[in-house]
Amino acid sequence: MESITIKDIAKKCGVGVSTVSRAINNHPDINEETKTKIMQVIKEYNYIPNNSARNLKRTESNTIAVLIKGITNPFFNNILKVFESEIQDRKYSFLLHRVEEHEDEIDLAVLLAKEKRLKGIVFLGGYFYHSIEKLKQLKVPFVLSTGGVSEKIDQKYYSSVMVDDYKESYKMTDYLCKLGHKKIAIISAPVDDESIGKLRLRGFKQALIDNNITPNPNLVRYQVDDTLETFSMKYGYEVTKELLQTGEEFTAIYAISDSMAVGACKAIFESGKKVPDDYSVAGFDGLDISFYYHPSITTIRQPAEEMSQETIRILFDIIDNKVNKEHKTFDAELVIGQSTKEYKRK
Amino acid sequence: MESITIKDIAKKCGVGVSTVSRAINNHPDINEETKTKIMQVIKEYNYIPNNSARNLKRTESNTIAVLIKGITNPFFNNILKVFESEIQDRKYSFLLHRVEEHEDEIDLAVLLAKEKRLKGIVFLGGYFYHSIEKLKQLKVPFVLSTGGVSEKIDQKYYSSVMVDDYKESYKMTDYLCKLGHKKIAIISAPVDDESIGKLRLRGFKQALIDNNITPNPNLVRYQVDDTLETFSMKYGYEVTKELLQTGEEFTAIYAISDSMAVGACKAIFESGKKVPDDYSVAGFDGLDISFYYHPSITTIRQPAEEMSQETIRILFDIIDNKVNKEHKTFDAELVIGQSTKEYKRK
DNA sequence: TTGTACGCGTTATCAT
DNA sequence: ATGATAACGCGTACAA
Repeated sequence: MESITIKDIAKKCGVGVSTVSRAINNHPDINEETKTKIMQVIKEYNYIPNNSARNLKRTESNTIAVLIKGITNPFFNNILKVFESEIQDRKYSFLLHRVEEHEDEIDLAVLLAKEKRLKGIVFLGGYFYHSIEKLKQLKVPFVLSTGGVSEKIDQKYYSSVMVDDYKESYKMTDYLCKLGHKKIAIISAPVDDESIGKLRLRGFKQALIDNNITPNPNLVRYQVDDTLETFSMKYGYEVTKELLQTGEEFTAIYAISDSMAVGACKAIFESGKKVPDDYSVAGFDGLDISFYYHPSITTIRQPAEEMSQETIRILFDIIDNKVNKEHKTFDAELVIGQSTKEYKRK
Repeated sequence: MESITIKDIAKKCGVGVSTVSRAINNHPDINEETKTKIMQVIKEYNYIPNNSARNLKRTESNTIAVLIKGITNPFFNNILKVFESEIQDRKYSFLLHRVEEHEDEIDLAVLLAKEKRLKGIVFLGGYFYHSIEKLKQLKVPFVLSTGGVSEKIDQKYYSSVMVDDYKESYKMTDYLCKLGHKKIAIISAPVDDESIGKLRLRGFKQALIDNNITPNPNLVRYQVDDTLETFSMKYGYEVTKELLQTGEEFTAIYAISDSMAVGACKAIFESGKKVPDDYSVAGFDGLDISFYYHPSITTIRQPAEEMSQETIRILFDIIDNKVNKEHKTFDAELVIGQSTKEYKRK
């Protein structure tokens, strides 16, 4: 482990450590000649400063961390790209960190904030249900982006950028009703899901009621098997296969994610039926696949790009003390594909 | 920033810092009573140890880092899960770090190795073309998993787990030829791609030749527009649209990734043609979507799970000094879907 | 412009 | 079992 340190470089160059430090950090008070010489020696010996030591000493760092729960979610792909470019445009560095399924994101955030001297944090995905007390531990500016938040948490304790899952889910369901569908199945998250799954389910039910349809509990479907990743294609596939086997009648399926909608289509095709002729299928999120699937899938497109930009804008407004907390709700767009069609009584 | 430190906790508890340190790190030489008391105070004051200081002082850490280039690639989803569980099964911790598109992964690896006292590293994706000299800088055990490696690098300088992209690509092309297709288009990576794209293209050409078909340059398609992400659905879609417009005749398309195959299908459907009736379409990778797409897509399924397990096995064998370097090539499986069919002269 | 010396928060060593 | 203290590698105030 005889790693080379700043002292070694200083010795080789016949200068003091502070001079080397100045060279590394582009400090102004240094002779150009000695600087270039030092940099050359650094290259030669492949010296790499120890980040732990730097972070320990440094008082600040101009880095923004994005903490993401569910890194496998393709919905986050574009969002991350926008985050990255927006953050780098502001001359900050961008740190992506995965949050494990049952990990406490606040604990992780506090830890990282200390370790990396973070300037700000974006929480992406997941579900916030922490106590106020816990939230207060996090002294670094942060914004919740496209995730769920418990209604119990007072909005004054956090900032957020989201869509109204209840409203958008209502919108989709209402669209299906207006197409003439009366027996609409929903592929939902497991019952214990307290997050967006619950909100989307609620919007679904309310839309049915407002269209004079009594929600049929047998058409509210979800998986109990928790080895199956929620929102995945397989989840939608298995749930739909099961639904078809029950023999319960329905004319449309609304899956609360596009991936699940794709799985649902597969199950329908496998049973020898067609989309949208036999069953209409709708999704949610506006993933690329909803466009490229055949038939293209009717979905709710979240304006991911604008939302990401707004997230960063708010974060920096907080950092710059222009605002304290801010909440922004975006309207999502009903994108009508080929997977849904009018229902006509046969 | 008056963050609470180990000294503060020691003071509150009326003990020395070393005792607190022992409590935190489950050191054996400590009285259970004092330990529980200390832990209680820690909870009370929400003390969180500073990771930078810990890493600085610690001599080792039992963590494995996975450095991933192209985190948006859905092919990595399952792989990461296997990595995580395999690593945790061995009581090591798992650190996921993204490598930016044009970032040097070796530099990053050396940096992280120092900072986090890494025990081992897995490189996932990307393309290795570094100089031997550079490779030697990395003193920590590492394995290259499912990425490309320049043929110029002597195998004795690294370990790897991959499929033979040339061979598998040959396999797929040969299959299409045996179905009777003679005019086969390939959706390939941009010409400057030196990695797996090149190998897959080479296998394609050789298979044609071995089937007595002269490769038609007009049927080797790729995008020049580098804003388009290679291997993406959009890439496949745009390239196929363009191909259809040229009027060049063909009966099958082989896209060197499943995502591009999906895009190709979309373009074909949009033009009023059908898969596989008018055109056969084949992909590569064996992503979930190849199964769930309609029609399901004929593909080459890489045994991602076994490959991931093997990657970790080799890595730990190196760590435990059982081997020095090791290379393992897996056979991939031709999965025949509904997107390809026999070609019969009309 | 440059060098010396201290301290960041923690763990490891050595006493006690 | 516990406490004092050195050291990890670096940045920076201060002196030169």
